Amino acid sequence: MDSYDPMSRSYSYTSVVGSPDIDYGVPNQPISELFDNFIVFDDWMNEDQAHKVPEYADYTPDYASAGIEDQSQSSGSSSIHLPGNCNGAAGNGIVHNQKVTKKKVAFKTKSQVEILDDGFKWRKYGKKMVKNSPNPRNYYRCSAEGCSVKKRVERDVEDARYVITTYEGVHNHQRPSNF
DNA sequence: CGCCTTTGACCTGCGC
DNA sequence: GCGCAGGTCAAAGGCG
Repeated sequence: MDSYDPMSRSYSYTSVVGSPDIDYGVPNQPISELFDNFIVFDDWMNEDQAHKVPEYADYTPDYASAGIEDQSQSSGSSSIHLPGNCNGAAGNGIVHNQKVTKKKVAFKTKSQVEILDDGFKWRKYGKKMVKNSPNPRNYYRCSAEGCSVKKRVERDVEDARYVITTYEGVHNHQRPSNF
């Protein structure tokens, strides 16, 4: 992690792009050609948790074991996980210490396009203007039958060059075979 | 024809 | 209880 910004309640770290160990599922184009920068943050973590994230992050080519466990905060479940877990686990969450948690993770991506192809098929189901932002927020659901993973996509209020993609849930299926 | 996006309406949670 | 904001639904239309 490079930084933590308490004002925006998010931490961020860079240098994800370019790692040979990372495959974010961009099928036709190396991710490094799409994005100049790539930041992962999680608004659902407090500062104490956030600084630990780089240790937890276990990036693998298909995110299969990238789970980061819930820290059992009294205010509710909070955990982070890379999108697209393909380990076939049932349910919409990871099990840790006999506890199922709903996973959310937000990617702040420097990109000119808002639709970031992560290898899964998404269906748009809503669009909403949000307060304090000139940019609409778009809502997507995974098109796969029985998969309830959702994602929100919006432009960064402070820097429209960035796209904030928020994933919620875990895919209970493999990525489409053509990826 | 099937799947998608669009978009206004509706639902829900939360603060006052 | 009311109003606001975020999230979701579903009808309509477009596209391959």
